[in-house]
Parts: sequence; C-alpha cells; structure tokens
Amino acid sequence: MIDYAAIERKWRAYWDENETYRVTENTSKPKYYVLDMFPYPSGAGLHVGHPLGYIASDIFSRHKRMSGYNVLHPMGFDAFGLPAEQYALQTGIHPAVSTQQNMERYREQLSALGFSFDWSRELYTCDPNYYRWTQWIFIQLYEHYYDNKHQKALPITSLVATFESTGNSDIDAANSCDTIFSAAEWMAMNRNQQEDILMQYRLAFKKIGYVNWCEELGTVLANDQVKDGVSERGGFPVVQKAMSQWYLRITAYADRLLYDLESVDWSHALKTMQRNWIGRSEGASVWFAIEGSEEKIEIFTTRIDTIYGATYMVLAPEHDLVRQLTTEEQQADVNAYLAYTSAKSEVERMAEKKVTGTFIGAYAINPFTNDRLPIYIGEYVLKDYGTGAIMAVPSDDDRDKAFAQKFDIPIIDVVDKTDYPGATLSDKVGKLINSDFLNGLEVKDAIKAATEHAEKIGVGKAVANYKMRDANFSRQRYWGEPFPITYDSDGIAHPVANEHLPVVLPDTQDFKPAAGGLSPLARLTDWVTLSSGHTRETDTMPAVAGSSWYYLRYMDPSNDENFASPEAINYWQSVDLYVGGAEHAVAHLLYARFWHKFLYDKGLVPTTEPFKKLINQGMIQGTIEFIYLRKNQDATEFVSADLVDTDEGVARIPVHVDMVSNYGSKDSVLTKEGLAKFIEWRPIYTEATFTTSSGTYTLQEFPDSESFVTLSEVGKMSKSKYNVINPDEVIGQYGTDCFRMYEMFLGPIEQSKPWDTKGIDGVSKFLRKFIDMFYDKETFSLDEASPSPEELKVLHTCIKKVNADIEAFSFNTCISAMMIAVNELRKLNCRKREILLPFVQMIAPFAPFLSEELWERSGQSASVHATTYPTHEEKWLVESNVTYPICFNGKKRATESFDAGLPPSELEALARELDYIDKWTAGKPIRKVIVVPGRMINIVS
RNA sequence: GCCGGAGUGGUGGAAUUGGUAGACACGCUGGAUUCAAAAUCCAGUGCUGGUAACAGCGUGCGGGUUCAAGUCCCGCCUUCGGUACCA
Repeated sequence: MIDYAAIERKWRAYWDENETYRVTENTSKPKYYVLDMFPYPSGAGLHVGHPLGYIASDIFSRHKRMSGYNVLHPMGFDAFGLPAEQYALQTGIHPAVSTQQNMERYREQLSALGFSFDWSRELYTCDPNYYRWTQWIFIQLYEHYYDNKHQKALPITSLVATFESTGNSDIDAANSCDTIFSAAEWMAMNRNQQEDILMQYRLAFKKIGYVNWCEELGTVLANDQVKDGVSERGGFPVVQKAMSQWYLRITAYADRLLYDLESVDWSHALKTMQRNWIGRSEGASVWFAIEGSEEKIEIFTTRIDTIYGATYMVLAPEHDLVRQLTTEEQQADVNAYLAYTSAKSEVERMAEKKVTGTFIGAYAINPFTNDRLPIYIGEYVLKDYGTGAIMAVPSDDDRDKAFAQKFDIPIIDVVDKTDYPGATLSDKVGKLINSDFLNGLEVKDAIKAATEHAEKIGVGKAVANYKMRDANFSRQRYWGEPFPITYDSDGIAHPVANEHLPVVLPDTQDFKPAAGGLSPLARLTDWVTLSSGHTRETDTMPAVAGSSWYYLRYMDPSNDENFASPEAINYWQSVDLYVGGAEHAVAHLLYARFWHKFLYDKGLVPTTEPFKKLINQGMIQGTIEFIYLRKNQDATEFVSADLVDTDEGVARIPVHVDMVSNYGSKDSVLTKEGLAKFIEWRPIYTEATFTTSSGTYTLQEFPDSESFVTLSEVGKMSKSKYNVINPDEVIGQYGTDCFRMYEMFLGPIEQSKPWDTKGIDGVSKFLRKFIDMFYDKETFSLDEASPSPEELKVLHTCIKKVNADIEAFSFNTCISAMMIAVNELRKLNCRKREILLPFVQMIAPFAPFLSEELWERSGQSASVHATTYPTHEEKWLVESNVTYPICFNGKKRATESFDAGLPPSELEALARELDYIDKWTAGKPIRKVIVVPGRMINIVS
C-alpha cells in the first residue's frame, strides 16, 4: 500500500522545491526559536544515538509551527576542531576537504530523517563569512574591560581616560594588575608599559599562564578537554607548562553567570553542575606582613574565624614571592622541592596526593596575634585558586593537620565541637576557644566578627572567590579561527581593522604542529609578516569560539554589515528551546552565556541569557561485549578482549584484569553452542584458543565446562567499541517515520538508554494499522458519514493528551496515546474522514512523510505541515457516568458507576447505602466518607 | 570524599504530582488461520495460594506522616552522572 522509500523521496523533493520550512521574520505571528546543538561533522557519520534530540526538537518545532508560531529551526556545523586536523595529519587530506565531505554526508543523513530545518540558514564555523564575526566579537572583547561598579563591560578607551585623570586606584574593575599608579605615574610610562597595564584589564588578554600542554597533540588544551590527566581526544599525557597565551576574562562575569541561572528553565542537575563549576565561595582576603620584608602575603580563607589557630603559612610552589623570600640556608632545599614539583605531571600529582613541602626560611606575622608564622611551600596549595597562598590552621583543616603532623608544627585548637557530635573538621559549626575576642562565639558569628575586625584594622576584607578560571583561548593548531591581532615592532598587539576582516586562515598542506609550542601558522612567513612591518598572531582560537555565538548568526546568516541585523535580533530575541547533550553542560554553555552577556552589555542583544529553556537528551548507548580470556602462560591471570577484531585482524586485549571477581554479578553465559556461533560470526577466532600480539589466550570456561564467561556492558556508542548502529539499516527496513517514532517511544527524552530494536515492531504495527483505516481492502477510501460521539470522544481525548504531552516533552506518552486511539477506532470500525483527517494532522509532527502522503491521498491540497494543528473540544469529552473505585480504609474493594453530575454529598449518601459495606467494615461504624469528585470514594471505619 | 539524578512486572516504560499501581509496547503462553512457515487476528499474562469465585502480598531496604504514599518526611542500600588537595 505504501512504499516508504518512494514517499520519502517524493516528499523530500516537494519540501525542497516549495521551501516548506523556510522562515522569515514575520511579525504577524509570535516567534519561537528551537535550536539543536550543532554537530561536529565527524568522519563516522550519524549513528542511531545522534538523532534522538533532533527528532524531539523537530516534533516540537513542527507542533509549534502548526500551532500558529513562526518557528526558527536551523541547523549548521561546528566545523573547526581537532579531529579533522588529526585526520589530516594521518591521511594528508586537508581539513577543509574532509570537513566539506563530512558536512555533505551529515546534511544528507539529516534530511533523510525528515527534519524541518530551514537549510537556507545553514552556517558552519569554518566559513570565513562566519568567522569574520567570531573575530569581530573577539576584538570587541579585546577593546573592553569589566567595570564592577556598573556591573558591565565598558570600552577600554574610557579606562584610559580614567588612568590619565586619576590613575587606577579608584577603579573597581576585573583585572590581573597588582600595581597601583597615579595619573602622573601613568603619563610617565612608555607605551609598552601602558599597553602591559591595559592588557591586565582587557576582557580578551594575553598573559603567561600555566596551561595544559599536550606534547603529542602539540597544543594547549582547555581543562574540560583533559580527563584524568590525559587528553580527552587520543588519551595523550598532559603536563603543566608556562606559556604566553590569549585568555578571556570570563571570571569578570562569574557572579552574573551564577545568579542569572535562576532566570533560565534548565534542569536542576545542569544548573548545579554550572554552579559547582563557577564555584563561588564567600570568605575573606587577609594580608600577612613578612618579617624583614616590605612584601605582604595575601591569602584567601573561608574560615577567618580560625585565624588564632594559624600556626604556619603555605605558598604554592609557583607563587611569585617564593624566590624573593627564600633564605640562603633554605635555598638548596627549596630548589630541590621546586625541581620535584615541576617534574611532576598532573596525573602523578592526582594519583599520589602525598603530603609534601618545604620550609623557605621566612616568617610571616599573624595580623591578629603578631605571632611569627613559618612560611612553607607545598604542592597542596594551588597557584590558580584564591591567591595561591594560605594561612594554615591545622586544628580545623584536614590537609593542614596532615602537613603540620608531618613537619612537626604546633596545633592550637580553636573550635570546640563538643556540642556537635559527629561533625567533621570541615563542618562550619562549634564555639570558638583560645581566640581572644572571638571566644564563645558560634563559628558563623565569629566569621562575621573576625572579618569586621580585619577590615577595621586594615588587614583584610570580605571577598568572594571562584573556582572558575579565566578561559584559555589559544591553540597552537592549524584548523581554527586565526586571531585578528597583529604585533608591531615593539611587540604591542593591535586588533585588525574592521575592513580587513576576516583574517582568512591561510591555505597550506603543512599543518603539523611546530616545535616549541608554536602554531603551524608560524611557518607561513609570507602570511605572518605584513607589508606594514607588523607580524600576525599565529595561534588559533579553540573550537568553543565558533560555538559561543552561532545561535545569533542563524537569525540573519548572510548579513555582511553585522553579525546579525538589529531587526532580526530584535525579532528572534533568544533561543526559546535548546536541545543537546549533557556533555556540553559546562564549557559550551558557560562560554555562550558569557559572550551573550558581553553582547548584552554592548546593547547588541536584548536578552541577558541566550537559552531560555534547555533540554538535555539522554544518550542512546550501545552494548559493549567482552569475552573473558585466560592467558595461557599464567592460568591465574584473566583478561578481557573486545568481542570483535580490529581492522588489523588482531584481537584487542585490554584491561579488566581482575574482573573475574565480578563475574557473579554482571556475567551472561556463552554456551558451547553460542561459542560455535561466535566463531562463525567472527571467523578470526577459529578455535577457542588463539594468539594475539600480547600472547596466547584460551576462552575461560565455567567450572561446569558447558559455558564460557562473557560480559556485556552498556556504554557510549563509539567506533572504537564496535557497537555503532547506523540508522540507515533501520530506516531501510521500517521507514523513517517508524524510526523517528520508535526512538521517541523508547522512553523519556532526557533518559539514557541502550539501543534495542526489540520493540520497533510495535511501532511498525501501529503505523500499519493506522494506514489500514484509510483503506477498504486495497482501495483508498474514506467513510464520508458523520462520526459518532463515541468516535469523536476517542479522537478528542487523544488530541488533548498529545497537545499537552508535546508541550511537556513527553513524546513517548504521545505515541502511546495515539496507539490507544487507533486501537479503539479500529474496534469501532471507524474509517470516517472527519476522524481520520485530524488524526493525520495530529501525527504529522511525528511521521512527517506518511502524514503528507495520506493527506494528499485523502484529496487535500498543500502540505499537511502548513495546516493548523487540531485542538480538542471539551464537549466531546464529557462523560455521563463516572466509575468510582470504592475503597475501605484506603484499600480498593469494588467499583461503582455514578452519574457524573452528582455532587459529593450525594455520592457520599449513595456510598453509605452500598449493600456490601458490612463485609468490609466488619461491623465497625463508618467514621467518615471521603469523596474526591471524579477520582475515588474512601469509606473509613 | 563532596554535589546532583535514578531505583516500579521477564523487558522498555505509564501513573493528570498525594487519590483504581503496572497504561502503551516488547516478550512469553494458549488458540484461530496455514500443507508448513512468516505475517495477521483473538484470549491470557505483577507475585503467591486456590479448579474457581476469591484472598494475601506488591513500586530498592527500614521507619514515619495521612482517610489514602510509587509520589511527602527521616535513616540506609544500590546505581548512573559531575567534580576532586578549591583553603
């Protein structure tokens, strides 16, 4: 009856030709912006997991569109980034070429899935017409600083004006400048000095910082690209290295990024993740004088109340004052310790967590007690958090305590916790002791009192600190946006003039990373050196640059004058619904919010947040199979191998050495029969014994000798785990509509679940039954008679439920509601036009191809997707009778049907008359009867 | 360790947010159709006892609130994410 492949071809062509999904700024309709996180076009193409979010957002978009909204639903590609470049290094194929190919493949796969994207708005981040504006925004960041008093970004020129009139002492701005200067001092500086100072205020700035350096990839990585001390991509070791790098001062926006989370409709889990990442903690800054030095040590503490218990100080090994304060006698020790810490990689430090450190010979003065405190350096104090220095209170901090015990430093108890049994050291409870004027105060009050005292005597102040660091923005790689920055002969940075944007990424085949942390672009001397004598910045921007603002470009993707016209931005405002994976919960979403707030400060966007509502779709996982093998040389050692061979035809024999102890909980059994099948399936294992590069293995048998140990786990679909399922096969067999509906039917959209085609027949059957209703034997024919109230009730119940559930992103229950309706209509033998046409409209967002075809065959013109979505009429839903469960003391014992119009009092009276009451009350008098109209009746005795 | 989710039949999952637990679907069992199979259709299917009517039990575990708890509160267990020497 229906040839799926044919109708899919037909309607895709129709939609293309008629630009069915094209959208313009139509002010006569309310707007709605539905955005999917744009994909990185990888070489592997889409697997069944990718479309989950796209299907959901497509259904939602189609529903909104049919409900009278002007819907912007675009798609594009996050096309710059490491994988294409790594691929290029392996194959010699230019990233621009492979990226183009991959994008074409994605485009084809995406449109095969019937998504209603407005492809005329497609963008990709490696397009010069796009990254011209990425560069432009970068320049704006460079030319602005963040003013804390006004809580917004202001032009750097106004900062210069202030410097010229009053110096920097009155300025409250986000900065990394620790010198204070007067107007006269400013005017006396040479240009280099002035530019250095300004750099410490700019929102995009250059500084020397410790960065995650990955030698293997030849580049710096962001914190979130490093997992467990190795690069997320490739798993190469990552070490700390000091390099001059571009940064974005995202910390300036920390408070707003934190507090504005309250205004967005995101999941609780996601907001918490962002809050933790920003990591605001309230505390105090305190300055400790140093014996025999003009310098002071600034520390950050959340427990200023414990200052009377401070018995020593610790600086991070990289702290600026270390060199200066180290005494001659301690020099050798300190040098040895510094050598020790700098040789250690992040991985080692994390694994070890040893208590290490050394005394540097100097003493600080406790500003509250005037006690001499020895100054140590220790790796447990981090350079980048707070001020890189702490006052150590061993009585009330686990780490300080361990350190003090190791180095024999006195411990003074300052908090009495006897009133709080079970409280740990880190709990902020107890009464202060041994603490002068703080004695007897509760911790909370003591913190307040101590902070006030510090402020009064001028040795400290209340401050908030953040875990979040400024964002490293430099990559020493080829495949990214070039910085729109040149340097003059004095090394002073200059933004590239607007008319010279974009700075186009030069073409080359030589994209290998250069030695010494230089970008491949540094080798292109013709490009680097300009006729003016300036030289170009040769680092490129990270992938997060292009994705930080792409949602704005969709509003007006081909504008040459602006990143998007003010009119378009004003019309579309911001993204109403954003759908994407939780793996971008922190980095991408924080950067995008930061850029958006900056543009808001500049008056370029009308909203403070870019994404009003956000849905994280779950991951569709694959099954990862392991088979347990015994290494022949050593019968006691067990290892696992992936169930599949590699491209080279060699079994992979990784990890899980001691998993044998687990096999009671997770195992499934591979019988001898199963083994035969397995060998048939993977001919490389011709016997139960086989040899690989790492040895000879035998399948591990269970003691009963009838079976072997195997394991399967669910996990992310990935090429390397050989568990990728391509949607093409499923679509070929069942059709796109069925695939779409099945993915939705699998369960709630936000939940992760393993892919399993077991249930797809149910959806397929449902669609077939639905189509059947349009046919009389083999002929397409609808019943023109008027529908019965019963039929209308089925239809309208379903319409009501589907409308509500789409709004609630509960697509699985929409589909079950439609299944129920079809089952009931079939029972009623209904083939009525007045029932089935609204049904076609109702199912259209879910099954865009089939609905279009049935709509046409029913003699309707134009696209079903251009029609108005059905809404329910309450009059068809009213029931004349309601069936009530009759409960006795909360337990359901019977059901009774009553007239729906009866008031509760009459229902109660009827209930009291029921003849089986005695049976359940066991003769006890009825204490009361609870009637919940329309729900239930409970008789309490 | 800390933070945040989640635990419901053989399976995926429903349950209008405190009101008939297990909708819908898969699977399974029996039957119809068929030379046979596939497909399709019909019936049954939480567990326990019983031929049955029916009864008891039942939403990870233990308490509690309530006429009524999968849903709320307290204490655990398991599991999945995030994060980790953050002062």
